[in-house]
Amino acid sequence: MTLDAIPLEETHEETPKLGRKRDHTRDPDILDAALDVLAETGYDGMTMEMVAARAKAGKATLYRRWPSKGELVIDAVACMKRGDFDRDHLPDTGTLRGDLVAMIKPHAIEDGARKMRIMAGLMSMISRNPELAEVARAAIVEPRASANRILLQRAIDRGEISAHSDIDNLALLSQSMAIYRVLVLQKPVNRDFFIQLIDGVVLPAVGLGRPLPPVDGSNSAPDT
Amino acid sequence: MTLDAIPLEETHEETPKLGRKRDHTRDPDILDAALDVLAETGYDGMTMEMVAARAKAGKATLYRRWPSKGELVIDAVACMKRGDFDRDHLPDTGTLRGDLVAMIKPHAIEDGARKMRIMAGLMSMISRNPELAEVARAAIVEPRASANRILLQRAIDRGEISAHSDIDNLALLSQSMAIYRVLVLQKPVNRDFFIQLIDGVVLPAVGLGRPLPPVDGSNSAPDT
DNA sequence: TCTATGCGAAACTGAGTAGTTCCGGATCTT
DNA sequence: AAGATCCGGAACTACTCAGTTTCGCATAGA
Repeated sequence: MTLDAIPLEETHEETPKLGRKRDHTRDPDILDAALDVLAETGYDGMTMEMVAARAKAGKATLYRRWPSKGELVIDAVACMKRGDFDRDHLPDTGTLRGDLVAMIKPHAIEDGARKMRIMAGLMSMISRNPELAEVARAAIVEPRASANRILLQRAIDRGEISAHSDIDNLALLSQSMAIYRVLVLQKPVNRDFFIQLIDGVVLPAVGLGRPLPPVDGSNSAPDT
Repeated sequence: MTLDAIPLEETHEETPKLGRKRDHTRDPDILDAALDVLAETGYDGMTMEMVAARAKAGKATLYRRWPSKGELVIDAVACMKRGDFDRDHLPDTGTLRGDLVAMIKPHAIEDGARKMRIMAGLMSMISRNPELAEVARAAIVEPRASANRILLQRAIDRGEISAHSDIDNLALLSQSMAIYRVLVLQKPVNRDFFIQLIDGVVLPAVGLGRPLPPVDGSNSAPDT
């Protein structure tokens, strides 16, 4: 390989005239495989061979489509299926608590757990790759956060909670604490955890919840 | 390696007979260098040569003292100087808000930011190395969390807040949201952020500072 | 059927790094 | 000063992995 010139092909190639056309049918499988490996081993632990093996593809196929490992990961995160809740499919039960609880579906929890593992795998990269950071934010954290913001805003609009509630922080609360719990504390994030968060923190913070002053007699919790 | 806490005084063999005795004088420098590199590049990006260079030591010196990169990191995190607040040096201002605000010192913020960067660098490792996870929890997370728990419990004891407050989650709230903010959102975690968290979420959740109409930033004084 | 084309598999290259070894010099003890 | 020991630096080994190339096969259009 001493010479690098002499490109012998090169008429222009925009004509899929014969043979199978370039269809990129396998892309979704490869991207999904990349996300799986990412969740399991983290960015640095992930190798192109792992991704290829899991997608039952060849390494060459990966490089035909993406110029580098970094690009593949960015694409995988960016194309991640935005799960759960679009603006139009949010629960609307009439009460804030009803809406928040309705967001806790088994599928949503499971999906969220995978996203958190992916996020963990991206962590060290995110802090030094702005593009990846932006993509991860848009794909993983923003959908849920904005859903919560909408739910809270509705509660304000219908007069259920104070108009001065700290919506921005409250919308991020459950996600923040869930990530912290699963990544740092390594405890399970399940339905009970979210319910506890709603009833023990979010609703009280917004003027709805439990922690009533002990002077109240009606709520006779059998003391501590 | 023994993950038993605090190997301060070592019981290593008593043979300081001749020449310079094995003093391990450089250990703190090396461990601190390791933490710096960890915070900057993450576990996988960190190389033994970086650590050696920053500590102005030789790679051989590192391997004389620690058998592997993994052990060095675990030791570095375990020996991390527990900063800020011991049980005996907690603020005690008489009000929950006063105590919480008193926890926000410039030094504490700066120290916390470094710890978060270290935590980010450990993330992907933590999820598959239980020993590291335990050490990181004990060194980075637990001190602050237990300080918050104590402050909240005091407020309960003096009748300032409801005895049914969700202390466990509230104690983790500011940390969770700070980590999320700095690692995921990549926004600055400063004094204003913590104040907003206290006045906008924690105190309301506990029945104190209701969200006040005027948005004047000086204070949202809890009651009175 | 024939032929162009994309694909999976595997071999290969090159770079970077964990971990080792060796040596000259610095430092402490006697 | 002499002797023992540790240290920093540099060279070295062994291995892993990103990225490339090659090749035979499968498929789709003609």
